[in-house]
Amino acid sequence: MLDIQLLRSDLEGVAARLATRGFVLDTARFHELEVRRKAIQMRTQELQSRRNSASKLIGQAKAKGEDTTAIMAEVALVGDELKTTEVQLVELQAELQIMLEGLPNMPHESVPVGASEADNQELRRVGSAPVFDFAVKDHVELGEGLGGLDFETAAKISGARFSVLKGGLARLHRALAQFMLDTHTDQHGYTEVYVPYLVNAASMRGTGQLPKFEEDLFRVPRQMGEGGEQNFYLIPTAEVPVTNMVRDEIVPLEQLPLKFVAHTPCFRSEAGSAGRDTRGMIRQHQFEKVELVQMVHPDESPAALEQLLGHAEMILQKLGLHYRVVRLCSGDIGFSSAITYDIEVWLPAQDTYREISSCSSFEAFQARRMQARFRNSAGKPELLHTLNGSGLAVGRTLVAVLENYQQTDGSIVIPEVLRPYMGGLEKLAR
RNA sequence: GGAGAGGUGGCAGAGUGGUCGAAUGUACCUGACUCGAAAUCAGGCGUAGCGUUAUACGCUACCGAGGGUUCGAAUCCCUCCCUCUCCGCCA
Repeated sequence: MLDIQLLRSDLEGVAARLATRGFVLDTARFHELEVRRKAIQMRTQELQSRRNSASKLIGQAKAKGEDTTAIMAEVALVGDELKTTEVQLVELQAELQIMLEGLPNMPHESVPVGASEADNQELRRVGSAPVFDFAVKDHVELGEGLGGLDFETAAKISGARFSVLKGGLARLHRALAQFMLDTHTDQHGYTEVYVPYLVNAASMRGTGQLPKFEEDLFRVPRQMGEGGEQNFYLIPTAEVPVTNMVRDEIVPLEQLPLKFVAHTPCFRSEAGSAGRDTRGMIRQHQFEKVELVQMVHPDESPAALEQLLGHAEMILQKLGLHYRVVRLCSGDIGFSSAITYDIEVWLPAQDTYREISSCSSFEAFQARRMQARFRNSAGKPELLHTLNGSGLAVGRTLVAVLENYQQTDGSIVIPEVLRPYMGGLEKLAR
């Protein structure tokens, strides 16, 4: 959520910056709502003030046993008008809130202006693509050849966009997640957390999935007591439960930065992706991810983003996978993000780079929605900055390992760093 | 699932329908004392919104959430959520 003060003081400036990401801010409507809000709020507060002082007088008069009928008649009139203005004020503020919650974050100054993916900037390539002297297979062919990847059974159990892993492949998948967690906790200073996979609407609102992107989520309805209805949502990323740990909290300054890592399943409806990436494990309704989350002092967030990106890259380096880092342009960054770097891993069978991690700084955008604060050196509560990034998407990393470490006979050499997690096994073969 | 007890400032914890944004303690800040500190004493110290650009002033709202009664609600009524204790069931 953007700071409403900023919209009031520099509406055109905000509109211009949002325009770089292709968002049209209805400045006329905002202005009109604000004018009405201001008038009605002032009137309401004036009436409340009169009612309060009158009520106080009534109390004093009654204590002395005096007659109060005159003053009570007067305050009744105030009450009548108050009833209408209070309702109007609540409605106006709700309208403003809805509008405000629908506004995306402003891209950071460093973000290149662009319309789409095509305008993203490649920052660097790290490592080199493996060279094969035979026709490469994709991960589906490799996985099925090993008898460890089964989409038909997954389709029977659930439907499209699910997978079943078996045997060595299932273990390799687990090994990847363990390796990532251990690296981030032992070497990068993150605290591992285990969190709920079902969250409430307030949490989804806090990180920005709601109210705008409900169609991307799996909703789990539940009936509470009489008439009380509260949905759960399956998390689309660990970012949601982990970041919301600090919702409505005031973190002591000396505890910053907070650095958490969580390994969770992620659930996405992929409502807008019909027909995209239908083959293989690239785009699933359910996948595993190791997620890095940081809550930091505002002054520290640019440096923290660079570090977090480095932590994610380290996993690929240790696995010996070739990748590139891309700086997303203003037209391609996510709704809540101020800056985003994508890490794209080399997939030889597709002869291209595919996103395997997305590292973002949200600045105070999520913190403002969540009222996630810290106590600054002056002792006053101030909004935190939040960041997160995949470190990494486990399913896609499995795909990358299969395709990059494949041998002529369809077997897979296991990267050295994973072997301790595989009981010392060096190769996956049928 | 059954029975009971609770939810109030950073934390702990009082609170009679009116003078309660809320006692008290603690934490924190300032000052006095001290070479300095501790202890002690005095004062200050919630969040948000509006007027208003403002660490100053005024007003408003906020005592789990929402609704109701009332001139007036932390306090009374209703609904919901959450926490704790005991019993039952369960991994």
